[in-house]
Amino acid sequence: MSAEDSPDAPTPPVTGVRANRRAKSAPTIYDIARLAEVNPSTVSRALSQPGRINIKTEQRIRSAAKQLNYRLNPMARALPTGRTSTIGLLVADITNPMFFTAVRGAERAAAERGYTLVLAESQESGAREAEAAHRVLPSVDALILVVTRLSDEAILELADRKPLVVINRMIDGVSSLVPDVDRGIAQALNHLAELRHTAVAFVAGPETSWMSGARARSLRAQAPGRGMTIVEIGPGAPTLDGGRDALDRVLAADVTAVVAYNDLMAIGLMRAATAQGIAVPGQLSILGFDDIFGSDFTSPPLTTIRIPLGLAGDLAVRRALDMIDADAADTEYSTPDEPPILTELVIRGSVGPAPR
Amino acid sequence: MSAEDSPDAPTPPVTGVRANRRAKSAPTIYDIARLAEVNPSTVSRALSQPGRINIKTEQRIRSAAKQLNYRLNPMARALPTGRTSTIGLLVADITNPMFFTAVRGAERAAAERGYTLVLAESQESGAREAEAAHRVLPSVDALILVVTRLSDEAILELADRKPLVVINRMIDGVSSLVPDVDRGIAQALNHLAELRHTAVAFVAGPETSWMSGARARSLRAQAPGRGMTIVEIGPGAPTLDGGRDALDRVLAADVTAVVAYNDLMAIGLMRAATAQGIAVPGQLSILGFDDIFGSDFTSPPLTTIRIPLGLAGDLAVRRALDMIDADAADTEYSTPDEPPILTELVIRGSVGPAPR
DNA sequence: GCGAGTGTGGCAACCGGTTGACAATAGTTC
DNA sequence: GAACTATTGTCAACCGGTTGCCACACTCGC
Repeated sequence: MSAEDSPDAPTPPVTGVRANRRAKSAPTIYDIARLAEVNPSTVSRALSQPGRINIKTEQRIRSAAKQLNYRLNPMARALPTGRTSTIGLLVADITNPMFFTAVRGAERAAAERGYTLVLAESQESGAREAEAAHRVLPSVDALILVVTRLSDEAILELADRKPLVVINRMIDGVSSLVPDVDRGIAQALNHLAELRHTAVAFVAGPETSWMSGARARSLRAQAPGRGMTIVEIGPGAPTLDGGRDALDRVLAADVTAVVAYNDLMAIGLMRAATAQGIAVPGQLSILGFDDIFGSDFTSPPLTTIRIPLGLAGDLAVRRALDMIDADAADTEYSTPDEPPILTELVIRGSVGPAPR
Repeated sequence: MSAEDSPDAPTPPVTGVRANRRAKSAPTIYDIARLAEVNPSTVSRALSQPGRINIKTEQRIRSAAKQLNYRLNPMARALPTGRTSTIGLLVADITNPMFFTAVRGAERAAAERGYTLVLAESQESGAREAEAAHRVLPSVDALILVVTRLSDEAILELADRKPLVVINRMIDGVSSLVPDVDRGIAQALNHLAELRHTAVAFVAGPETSWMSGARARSLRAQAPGRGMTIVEIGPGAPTLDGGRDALDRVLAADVTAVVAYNDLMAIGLMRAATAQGIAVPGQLSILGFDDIFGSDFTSPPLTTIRIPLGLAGDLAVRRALDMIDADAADTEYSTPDEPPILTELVIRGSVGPAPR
């Protein structure tokens, strides 16, 4: 307490920022208890189990809490209960705009239920991602992998420890949130087919990207039925540069249209092509995935398959919270009926009729 | 539940996700202590104060820890020490690309020192921001306000409780990280002056944006000396829509050039102008601030004043960590010598000669 | 008037670390 | 060999909540 004096060091009036901050001792339930003249445990009950306590006592406690401007200490609660009211979010690359759409959805859903997001980036490295995952794991109630470069085994191991939801990757035994790949690819191919493209290249993303592989598989499966051939180019970095670097191989492949792994690559490719005097879509049609921020700024504006990642982020948090609840109630969690995550063809200007 | 649950059975293979997770009891220092045959407090010292313990004992403890795959429980440490190894990041709008540049810089600097970022969005609302700030405050070591809509008083109050760094706003008595406003405005005006613009509009951001006000003031101060007039339009939302909505008033103001509060507004305005058949930069020149992702995708590509926000995020974290250290050592924190955050004129295509 | 049932609130242990105080042991000096 | 210091490890209290268990007071039914 402050009333008691320091025996010999009279703590002189210190200037600067630090001094004020010393007044940081936040009020605790013990302070409330003293003020409301009850036992601390009663305060705890009044605040966290409404109804357990006599309504009059509860109100007395609540007003004391308000008077002291009491804030519960999350860490103190977390220690005995394990509940941290926190969800960890792991992303491979913060600067990919597709990611923040997901984060926004997740943030909203989390804040709505009083949860806070803990963020970690792995910079496209599996090792750093594993490290980050283990760093945040003890202090979160659940983990969401937005774009992961981890191996299936590593993910399963994490899922053993905490509720875990994966976006954009399908793993057996793990709650996965994946847009309908085949439908998206079908939308892409149908659009290209209508415009009479038959020779199509797929510019792949990183090898460790499950989604890139899934799209490649779906393309190979669906192209023949439409009389189309698929040339796979890659793997490459899922960035503007990665797209740009693929141009030579695209040109060498003698195709009239390109499906890029994501919008970033599509835009990189498109800009490289334009810079070389190749007309888009006159000589080369380009189609992306995601519909990221800025994809309608390009010229021509990018035709793309929109992935509703905000929805995915939102759903991921809801699932995570449900899993947390199921854990707490010691009941089985089962994936709820949810609307599927449906892709949508956004026709803009980067895909045109095949040159003849 | 299908599993037989005889108490001594060697945990039969139970189906379902929950069952596995029950094995979540993480090893503690008590487990290590038992294995290494020392007292738990010795384990604590060995792990967190290398050298305090006999080197042989320490190594025995470390290998026991490794063997058990021990992870320190951050909450348990945080409770007595107050150190959470966590920095809170508050942003007004996650979907503004300028923000994630800053986050990336912050994330890197934080991860480097073993710190984790806690993220909260306030959706451009001061009230929600205050709420979010108080929610995360107890569980972070420091707070960084990337783009804040809080009042000065609210910020000062937060700064009293925890180390706090503000980006893009100058507040007396608070560690502020602000790019050189006057220099940026000078760069903008010089560029416009060279192209013989004399009537310029400033499309302002939100009223609560300190930076918008600062730019407006600097414009008013610097324009006359260059023989220019400034019309201020706004305030408006710092978004694509906000920029679009300003078009009518820009046209009514009879100017040849526009300086927008940020790139988002600049792009929104430019697209609205183009849609109305107004040539950019033929009839109207547009200049933005930030150099966000995508600002070079537009047609014409956006001329803008680049703010190195990645650097700002990085510096903010470093400062925050230094303040935390200073607090721990009970020493005075003083702002270090840092390179100033210098803006840079990025000339692209949205500013041209004034029509005559 | 008595026992059972219910509502209320206190006691104390616990979560997993940290740390000041101190005891035990080892090492040094005279 | 005694006195003294340095090193090493132990004990126990503490951080701020949560919760099982229990005591007490009161109501109700018979």
